[in-house]
Amino acid sequence: MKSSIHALLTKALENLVSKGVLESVPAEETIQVERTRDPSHGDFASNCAMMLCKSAGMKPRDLAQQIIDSLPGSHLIQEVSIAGPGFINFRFSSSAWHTEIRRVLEEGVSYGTSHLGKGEQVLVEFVSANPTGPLHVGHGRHAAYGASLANLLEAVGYNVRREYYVNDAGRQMQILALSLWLRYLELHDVAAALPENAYQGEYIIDIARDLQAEHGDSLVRDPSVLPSVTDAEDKETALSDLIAACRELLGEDTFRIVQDKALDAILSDIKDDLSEFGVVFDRWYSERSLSETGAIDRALEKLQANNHTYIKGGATWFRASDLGDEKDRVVVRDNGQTTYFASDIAYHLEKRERGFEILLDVLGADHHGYIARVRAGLEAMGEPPGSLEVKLVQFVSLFRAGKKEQMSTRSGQFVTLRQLREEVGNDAARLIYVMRSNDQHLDFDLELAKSQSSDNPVYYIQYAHARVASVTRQLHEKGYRWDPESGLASLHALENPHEMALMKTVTRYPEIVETAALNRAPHMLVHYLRDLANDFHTYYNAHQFIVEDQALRDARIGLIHTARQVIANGLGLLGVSAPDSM
RNA sequence: GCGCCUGUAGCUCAACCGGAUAGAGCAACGGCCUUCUAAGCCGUAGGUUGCAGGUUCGAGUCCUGCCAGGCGCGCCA
Repeated sequence: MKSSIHALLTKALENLVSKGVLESVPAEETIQVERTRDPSHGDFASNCAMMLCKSAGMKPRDLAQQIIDSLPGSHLIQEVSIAGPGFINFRFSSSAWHTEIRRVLEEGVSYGTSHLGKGEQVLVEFVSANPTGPLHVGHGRHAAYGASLANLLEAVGYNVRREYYVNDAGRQMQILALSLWLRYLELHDVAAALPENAYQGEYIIDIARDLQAEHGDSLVRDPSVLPSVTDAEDKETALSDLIAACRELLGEDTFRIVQDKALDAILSDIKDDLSEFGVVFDRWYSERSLSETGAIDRALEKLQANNHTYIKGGATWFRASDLGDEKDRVVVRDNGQTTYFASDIAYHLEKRERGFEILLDVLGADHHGYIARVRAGLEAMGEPPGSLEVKLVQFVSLFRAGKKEQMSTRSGQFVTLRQLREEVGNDAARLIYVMRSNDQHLDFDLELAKSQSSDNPVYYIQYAHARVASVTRQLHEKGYRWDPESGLASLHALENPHEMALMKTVTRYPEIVETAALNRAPHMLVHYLRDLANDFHTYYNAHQFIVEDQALRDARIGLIHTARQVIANGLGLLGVSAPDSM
């Protein structure tokens, strides 16, 4: 609908150029068309006369008049007028709305999709939580946001892949392995203190039981030779010493067995969790594989070849400060080991090598410092820095009965995503997670999410969908049958304000999907669906749909079917179900 | 100290690339069930968009400086 106005305006401006009134047709972005906020201003408005008046050397209202005079005729438009400082207001004819309503019914589940993205390849990387424990409620927001965003991008014609970067290398994994082994010793009544900075979570005991079932007591060693962490001043160093001693005691192969056991158990738990949450990934990308495939070496070679590295203190540094980062970064430590950062830029290089044009990372707000350095890394390796786009997701605060819950993975005191899902349900969780802008802190209220009332937007929207389904059932019980063609032919009968409002809101859907996708803002879709549900509920209360008059009845049922369709499509993009009864 | 994010109604938040009279929900108050699900609808009330300047036809939105809150600044991952 909006695009047809856009096309008409472009035509008008071209006409003015050929008449010599304007010098050239302006860039597409400067021709703005918006839905009006106030119905008295018509349906759509453009500010282009005000934008162009200066270069044309005319008063805005005069230019607006010229533009209007140059508009090609269209059956869509009922009225065009100039308002305020120079807005051009368009009012659609009712047949324009009816045509769009027909489209909704014809296109069904694909209504709202478009080819805006032109098949451009996008890699959305999200969640990517360390596989050191179950996902907690914060990860849930990342999952819901990333999945909805990926769906939106796909809907507007991007070629989207979803990826989870698995941090299966490095120190955290070793701490995890150590924690598991110590828990395993506990099961065999071998006394060994679990350091406070190791992983304390109960879930590790469960994994230890599995380990015990698979290996019996064959992994038991005498821990008395191990150094103590508790008495140490520097607990992190002491923990590293303990890990080193443990590896020596067990041997590398056995230590690896323990580590892989922990990784496999936790990763498969994460996969199940996300899949139950309706969040699926095309690929689980192993950090470890980066060194195995030589991706890290390739990245380092590119940095060196482009003269972006230097040696200092035995380590290899990346000259990131030359490319917008605040300081230089180590890529190879003095002990020869590559850093996490080296893996990271290697991973992003590898994404580019696979042909992705947009690398869209969904990260926690605490990772903002890392954007500049990865971007610098891409640039140094000869990739466009703008190909990396990062969306930061702010923290989630969980409230239970007005009390804020504290979360910490290492201490093991946190509410897991699974617990949350079991308590409030997947639908409520998915929707509440994305109803706020990603760069806004989210207060997740468990009582609200569970409440079956209007303060809960999940039920409000789903209820609208269920009501339409219920009307359809009632229709059949009363012996009627809905004839879509008759309904479409009778749309002119729908002229009361509630019907016009609903029609206009329903047909706004494609525009919403587009702006939500381009702004990476699923919350816009949530707000829209709430508005749509509101228009439907209002209509429902004001008018009877199942009436004697067949033409009117078919038209009304047709209209509410479009509302149902759009709600189902929208909720589908958000990973929320659209039930037929509640 | 430097950097990123946030500040809008009593509370939680919207406001599409700078547009016309800043909008919803909750909470408060008052109405609507003999009629397709009241998990709903309608109405009333609620604002100097943190503060001070600036840019322009027009600023919650952009720029500068303050104030307040969150987060980040490792040869950790």
